[in-house]
Amino acid sequence: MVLQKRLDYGFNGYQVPATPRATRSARRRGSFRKKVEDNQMFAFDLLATVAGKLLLEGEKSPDSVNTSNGKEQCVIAEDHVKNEGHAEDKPLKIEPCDQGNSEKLVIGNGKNETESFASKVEVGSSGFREFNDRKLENETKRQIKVEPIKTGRAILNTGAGMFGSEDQVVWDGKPSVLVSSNSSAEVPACRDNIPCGSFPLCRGDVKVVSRDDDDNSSGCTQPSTSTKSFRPLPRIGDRRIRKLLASRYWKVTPKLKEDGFSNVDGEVKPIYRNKRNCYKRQRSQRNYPFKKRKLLYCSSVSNSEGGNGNERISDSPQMGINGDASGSGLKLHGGIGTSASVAGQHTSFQSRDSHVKLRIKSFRVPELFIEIPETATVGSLKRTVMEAVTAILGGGLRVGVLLRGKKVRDDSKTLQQTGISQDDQMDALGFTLEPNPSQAPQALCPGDNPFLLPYDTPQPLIRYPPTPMVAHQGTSDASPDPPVTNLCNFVESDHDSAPSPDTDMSIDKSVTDSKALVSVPAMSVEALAVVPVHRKSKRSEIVQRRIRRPFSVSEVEALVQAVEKLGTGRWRDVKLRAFDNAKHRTYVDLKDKWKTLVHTARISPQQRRGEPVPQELLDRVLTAHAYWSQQQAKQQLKHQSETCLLL
DNA sequence: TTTAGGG
DNA sequence: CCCTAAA
Repeated sequence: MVLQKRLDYGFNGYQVPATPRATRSARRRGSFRKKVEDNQMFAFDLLATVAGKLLLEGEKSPDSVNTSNGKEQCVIAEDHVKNEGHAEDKPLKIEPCDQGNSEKLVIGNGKNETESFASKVEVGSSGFREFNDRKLENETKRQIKVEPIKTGRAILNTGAGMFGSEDQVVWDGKPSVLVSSNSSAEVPACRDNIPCGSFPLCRGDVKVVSRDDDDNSSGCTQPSTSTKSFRPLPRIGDRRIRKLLASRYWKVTPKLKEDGFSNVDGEVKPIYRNKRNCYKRQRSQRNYPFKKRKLLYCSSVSNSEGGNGNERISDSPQMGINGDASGSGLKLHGGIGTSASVAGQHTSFQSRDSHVKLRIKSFRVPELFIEIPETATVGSLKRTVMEAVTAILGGGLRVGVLLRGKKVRDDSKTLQQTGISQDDQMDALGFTLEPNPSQAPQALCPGDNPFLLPYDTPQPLIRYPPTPMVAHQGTSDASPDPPVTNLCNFVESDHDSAPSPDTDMSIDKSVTDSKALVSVPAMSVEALAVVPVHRKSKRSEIVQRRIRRPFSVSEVEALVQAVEKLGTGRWRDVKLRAFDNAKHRTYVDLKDKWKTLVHTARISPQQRRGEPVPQELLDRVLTAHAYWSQQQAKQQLKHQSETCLLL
């Protein structure tokens, strides 16, 4: 089968192009965000996409990823990885295997079955059965190479509880992916399609929390457009995915401090001085358009090679509304499935030539918690689920090996040395899918303040200024400013406000209070858009919309009161006066709300929707509106007459 | 950056 | 809510 699209990923980091700073205001308004995001894309999304396709075949709704021609194939591989002799470095590919069992996925290096364990693992995809049937029949060779993560540190672990259900996760991390083709600096398929694709977002239903904080972000920009020097490392981006009740943050951990990029002849090339930390796989890197998101910058974490199970993502207590200890933060592994059953399901035996053959029947996708309005369509439900799954898969995975429940961290050891090749050990062997450290956000440890770390990190590429979110993490400066003494001053905490002003990073309280929040990984959504298919969708779709936050009655009251006093043409003042502490309410929002209030007041009560606004308030709205409109008219007349007089 | 409006 | 032209 011919691979039409070949996407090579380097998961250890992507380059973050230098981006203009967005003003707070601009960010809040999203105008800036759009500009940036339209041109940027995480390669990571591609992976998610691919994964998504794999999982959700058969879903051909216009909104879903759709591969027009059945022969389209994606290869996510790390072909250019320098093989250091570690099995891990070998590219792995996952492909549908229709031999006998059409629902099989084969993860291997593409070589024949006699491959060594490291290079080949068969995975029975029983878990994906529902999704693959159709596709497998037609496409028996869809291949996906999953590059083994080598430099990454294991952030998460598959400790106990990783299978915990109800993992609520706040996933913050931008997968840093470098997309490049091994044969050329550019990946046509990817580059051309990413920016163009789009995925309809379910407004209100899909909540993606992403911040576009460009400060300090650095990276490579298009060669032709940037002459800036690049900072050391391609950094990881971050995506904040908020799951209901969730509260786990992943931090991205860039660890390549010594690395740097040199901009030579317009070509951006990574320079890795520190071999250990360097990600050798990245070669000719082209700046890849990616979406910029705000990163929660956490200094690199140490837990890289982490230990076992304990590295689970912190269930940040503070946030843990769910209290669920599954802590799985994305235990993707666990989460995404972990080895779970591997032990029991895999069978192995020694091949004649001393090769170990393993069979993993399936990786289980852990329970996902999704909340979606009952009015949502089945299609959107499917999409939501897929996105959630895709997000996890797309985050970049690495395989972990467990032997008798213990994680085998030393990749250099041979199977023989570790005892994996021994028959009697086979039952004790397990595999886990873990988030790729370099891409997946790091988990925050309880008490961990991501915002504090950045500054400690040497030459961080991206810094994230402290945000209100911190407050939710139980950290100090969280306390909101004391409410202003205005009559009607809205403090964010007042209602469902989110801690983060322009980022909607609402966490605990917000999430809890909200009625139906569907948290879906932003990336997954966009990932779909990346699919090289049709570019029907508009780019604008790619931009994440702010979360909808209906005004509460008390807010309306405050607004009305302010407008009564200030008029309808001074939204900034209104904002300052009555919503100064409600960071998520911009003056534009207030203006818009007023507009809708006026409209609401004019229509019959039967036609009104949402939380009913007391008639009394609506009456005041009309009164104030009439009054100020009149004033405005007078002003205009006055102005006009003055002008005439002058002339 | 704000306003003012259309989408 | 978003997006923008204007101011």
